[in-house]
Amino acid sequence: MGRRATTRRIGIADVALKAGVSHATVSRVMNGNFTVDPAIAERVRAAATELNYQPNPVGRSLALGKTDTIGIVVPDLSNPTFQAILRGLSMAAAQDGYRVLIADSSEVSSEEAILAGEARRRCDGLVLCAPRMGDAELEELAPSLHPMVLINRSTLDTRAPSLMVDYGQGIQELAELLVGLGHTRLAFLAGPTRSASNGLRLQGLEKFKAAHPEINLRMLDAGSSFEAGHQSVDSVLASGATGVMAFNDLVAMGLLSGLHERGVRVPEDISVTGFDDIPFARYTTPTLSTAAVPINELGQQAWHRMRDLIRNVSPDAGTEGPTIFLPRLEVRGSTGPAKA
Amino acid sequence: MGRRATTRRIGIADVALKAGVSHATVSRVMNGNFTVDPAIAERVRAAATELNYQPNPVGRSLALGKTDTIGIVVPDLSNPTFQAILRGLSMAAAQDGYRVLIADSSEVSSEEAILAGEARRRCDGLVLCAPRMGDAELEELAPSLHPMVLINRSTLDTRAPSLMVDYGQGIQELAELLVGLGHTRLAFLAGPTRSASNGLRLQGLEKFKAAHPEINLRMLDAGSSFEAGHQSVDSVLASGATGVMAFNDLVAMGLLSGLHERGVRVPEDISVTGFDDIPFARYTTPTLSTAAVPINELGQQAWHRMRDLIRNVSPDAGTEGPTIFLPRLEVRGSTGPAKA
DNA sequence: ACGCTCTGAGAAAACGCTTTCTCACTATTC
DNA sequence: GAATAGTGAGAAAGCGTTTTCTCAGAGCGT
Repeated sequence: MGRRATTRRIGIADVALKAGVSHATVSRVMNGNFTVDPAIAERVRAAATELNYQPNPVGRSLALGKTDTIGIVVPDLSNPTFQAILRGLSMAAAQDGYRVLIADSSEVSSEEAILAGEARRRCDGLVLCAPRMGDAELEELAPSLHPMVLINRSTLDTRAPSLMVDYGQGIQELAELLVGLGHTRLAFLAGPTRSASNGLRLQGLEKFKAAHPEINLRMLDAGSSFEAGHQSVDSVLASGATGVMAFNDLVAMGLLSGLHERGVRVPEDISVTGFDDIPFARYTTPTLSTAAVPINELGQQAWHRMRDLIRNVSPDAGTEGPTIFLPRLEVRGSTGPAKA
Repeated sequence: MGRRATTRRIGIADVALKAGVSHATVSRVMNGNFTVDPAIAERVRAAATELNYQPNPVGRSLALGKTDTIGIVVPDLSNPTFQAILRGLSMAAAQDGYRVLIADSSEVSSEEAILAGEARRRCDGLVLCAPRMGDAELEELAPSLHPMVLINRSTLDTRAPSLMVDYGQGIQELAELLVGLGHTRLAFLAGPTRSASNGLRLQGLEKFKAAHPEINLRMLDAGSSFEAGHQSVDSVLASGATGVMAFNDLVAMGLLSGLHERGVRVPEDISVTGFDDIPFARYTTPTLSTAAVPINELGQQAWHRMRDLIRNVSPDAGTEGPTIFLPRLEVRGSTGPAKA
């Protein structure tokens, strides 16, 4: 049992021995239980500091039934959006003394369930970030993951708060922006098929089409990366569109770069929009018009929901349904009037 | 003791009961101990799957004395460099079944020691990433953190592997590049004072100065962010330099953006270099010449060192001193010949 | 048929902590 | 001065595993 007898770490027993009291009393002192004689408490504290005693968190976790850790499952840690969510979550959780454990599914949706379950068991709760798994699987998994907070997905399990960005609304506003500038031939560079947020964008664009039958809107497959945008230059030019909405900022930046290489001027010849408003968006040339997702707030909110879940055994009702975050239009230099 | 009687999770005892065997036997079966009768093993496995039993990792950790988790302390998770290291570390560790716990010190160097200690206690090892604390403090802390891997710092504790990037060499190569292009008036946009890597760059530049007394090199304070670069435009222009080396890619991009706003052409009027080769560097306009730090490899290496540390009680000597990573020059569009 | 080894599984200890239970002792009260 | 309440701290029982210890019973040789 246990590890072999390396230089054993200092434990509660050592402190107890040194202070001439029992384990229990040491524990009481360490946890600020005031039913201890001040003199003895002082003796214990002295012994503790002298031995530089630090309680073993694993032992504590087992006894307390909590780990002060939450897990997050992301599809791809190299994606700036998930990095930002992770950061917001981590900072907010740290404020309350919680740490974050990472699980990256590398976009392999079949791994997500195992990964999520494993992470959940190690932690007090789980943030499931834009899971790629199917609805059925998510529905089946959800109950076993509680407490869980979902990002960009929802479930019938009413206990699981859901934070969603209204990509449909955002993309419509971008389309309207372009139409307002006089563009009549638009194109959308679609993201990964498995991405639920891509689906929301497509739904939004369907509404847009219905409202603007006069506008020509082409759907082009791209992806979610720089490279995807860069490689889409040909299909964009071939489409004859003068207003192009990219799946996200990365794709838009790739496109910007590709267009620049071809000598196509932005926004004079073609207007380009992104989505997300990643930090770099305001520093491209031209600066990128985009729909800003309040991503830091998202991570922070995720923690606050999680905290409520962990603290209240019975959640204080009132927050029914998913919380919707509305993207905010950020009009910059990459969009301009259509050519006369 | 323990948590209150919520719907108690399924434990080893339940499986044992259902299979009509003892805890011990269930444990043996779950851990592939072959001293169990195949028939009984099968019965146990059946019970386990039927109850959907999953061992509690906290209990396991306590018994085994390991958590299958490593910690990483970073000064600022919003920095792309640290994000990339985190990612490389996380991916590599995941391959071996380890997870990563995050601790962000928010650049508050006084918090680092506590944060590091706390993280270390929860994990089987710690990666200390570019710590901002002083040398003395680091030296004092190091032994208590073992097993630990250091990034961009080193310590006298020979047990702690150290992965370092030779920023001094990299910045010299960039300076040489500019000199080779005919630039004689250079400027360096310095990073945060506390940053050790900034110090290494300054040392490299001192060597450069010694080797090239004919070159005029100005040091300008900037910082490590976009904004820092953006705000340095005035001082750069005032310096009269035609070749500017930024502390890192972010600063360079900020500068690029600011110069563009001023109508200064890059590289015709001024050449700009970055450092790091973050993913965005190849997509700026013009594309950014920089010194590429093999950042993914760094995270991965950090894990491999950690793994060796965790596995071998006595490290297989041979890897003496820090591992040095040499930046690789990435010449792109932001550097060009000095004006005639 | 007796004793021997060997196999397999249960009992129990250990991991390091928290918390309940229990009780000795002191301080109060009539 | 004895019964009562109150206080503080030790003993011990958990938390959920793994692993050692132990022993019943099977198989084998003589």
